[in-house]
Amino acid sequence: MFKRLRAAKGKHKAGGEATRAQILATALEVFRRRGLDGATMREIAKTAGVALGAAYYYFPSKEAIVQAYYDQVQGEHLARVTAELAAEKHELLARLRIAFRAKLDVLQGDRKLLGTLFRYTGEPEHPLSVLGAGTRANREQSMAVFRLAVGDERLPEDVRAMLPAALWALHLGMLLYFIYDESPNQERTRKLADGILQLLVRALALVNFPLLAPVRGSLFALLRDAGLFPEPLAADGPATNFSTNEEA
Amino acid sequence: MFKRLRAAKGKHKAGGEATRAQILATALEVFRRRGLDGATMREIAKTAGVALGAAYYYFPSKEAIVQAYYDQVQGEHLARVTAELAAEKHELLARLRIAFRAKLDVLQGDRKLLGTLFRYTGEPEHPLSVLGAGTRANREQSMAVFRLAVGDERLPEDVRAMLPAALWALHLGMLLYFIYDESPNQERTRKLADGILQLLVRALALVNFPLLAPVRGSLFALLRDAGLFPEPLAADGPATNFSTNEEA
DNA sequence: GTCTATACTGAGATAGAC
DNA sequence: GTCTATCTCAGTATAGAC
Repeated sequence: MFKRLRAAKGKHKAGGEATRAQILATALEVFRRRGLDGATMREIAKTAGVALGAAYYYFPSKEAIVQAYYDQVQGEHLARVTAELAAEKHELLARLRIAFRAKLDVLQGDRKLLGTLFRYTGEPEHPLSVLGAGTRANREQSMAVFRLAVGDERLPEDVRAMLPAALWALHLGMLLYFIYDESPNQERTRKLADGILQLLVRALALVNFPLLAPVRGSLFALLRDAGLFPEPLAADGPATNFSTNEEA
Repeated sequence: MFKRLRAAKGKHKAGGEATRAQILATALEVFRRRGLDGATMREIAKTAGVALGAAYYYFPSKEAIVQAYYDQVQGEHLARVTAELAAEKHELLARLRIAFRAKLDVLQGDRKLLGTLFRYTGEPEHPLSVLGAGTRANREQSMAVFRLAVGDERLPEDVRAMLPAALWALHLGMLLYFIYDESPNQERTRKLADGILQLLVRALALVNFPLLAPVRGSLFALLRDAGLFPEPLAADGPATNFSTNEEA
């Protein structure tokens, strides 16, 4: 707590941290003005008042800046959801709504920036692939928020185990819809999310219904075999605790 | 049928067609050797024995080549599925399996190339976005294959109407899994696909079960409101017939 | 309309000096 | 940590041959 030495990354110190923040902030500004592709590293650097090399010193690539932005979003999301959940006691549906809406609210102004999030989805090796090994920590953090929203709701163990991952996947789908949604203020996305969540909660209530039990069993077995089940049982090392970024 | 004048595009004729094909074939070869990013237009052109300008004459960008490759895959998929379905009478599950497996078989050697397919998913304006307006024709063709597989299976109208789109979406998911699947010969993907389809068919049988009726109704209403329902009712112009490419 | 040859621009990324 | 110089490569001309 000495002021805020080593506040964030561990890699850069005092002076550098400010430069980094400056570059990040400027970059977002330029991204918003010019769009992601329209923005050049040169303009970002120039606007931030540093040389091109300095920008690359802090961010190995343009997309790394976007990645840093996502980290920021992630933090904000967690903060908002935590706050809202703490404020009052809610039912499951309401809690899920909070989690989903909060994400949309955080991203509302930056739909254009969101496109990059999906750019490397099809490239497992790419460090920025949403589904890749390189973003595992981010995924875990994101799922943690949904786990928070699920809370201690009474649910069958298998359901409870995979729900955060399922919600995370669902939320990715929602973001995709969000990007394409041209309705005023993207109200359509919110409506869809509300509706889907309502259905989901209804379905969750039916989950023990005998007619569906075998289907549910098969589905879960399938997902487990496919390795789509979250880590718990997978021999992948314990889901290590991590801080905001690549400290681990 | 005059040999094959104007065989393909409408833009280029006889002689050019051969060059185009040559460039495409060579490009795929180079892609496979070097990977997508490793391959340069210059190397492709050189290997194909044409000047850089020629390559750009036929393909406005490197990704346009990949796009052409997808068109090729699409054609092959349709051909295989048509042939297999015609060969023998199958049940719904078997027909769907054929459609899904055929796609995997066609793509088996080129998983690396598949990544690009998803690169622009998050950019609605991009002409190559899988979900964008620019690839609508491709989507329709792809869905047509699944419609073929569904055939005249007895199903509620709303289900039948959205099933091809749902299958198409599901198949996209499968492709994603496929890309990440490092099991020998990607047998894991095939197993997963089989399992999911089995579940799907089972679920389809339950679709009229009274307990689920309201859920189904809500879900469909939701999708319709969200515009995720296929075109039928949408005032978007009749789903125009189209040939292999951008003739329309 | 099909293609070659060559040169240029712009931008991401890197090396190495300070 | 920061800057300047430089590299590479996609993509765009352009001018002309056939």
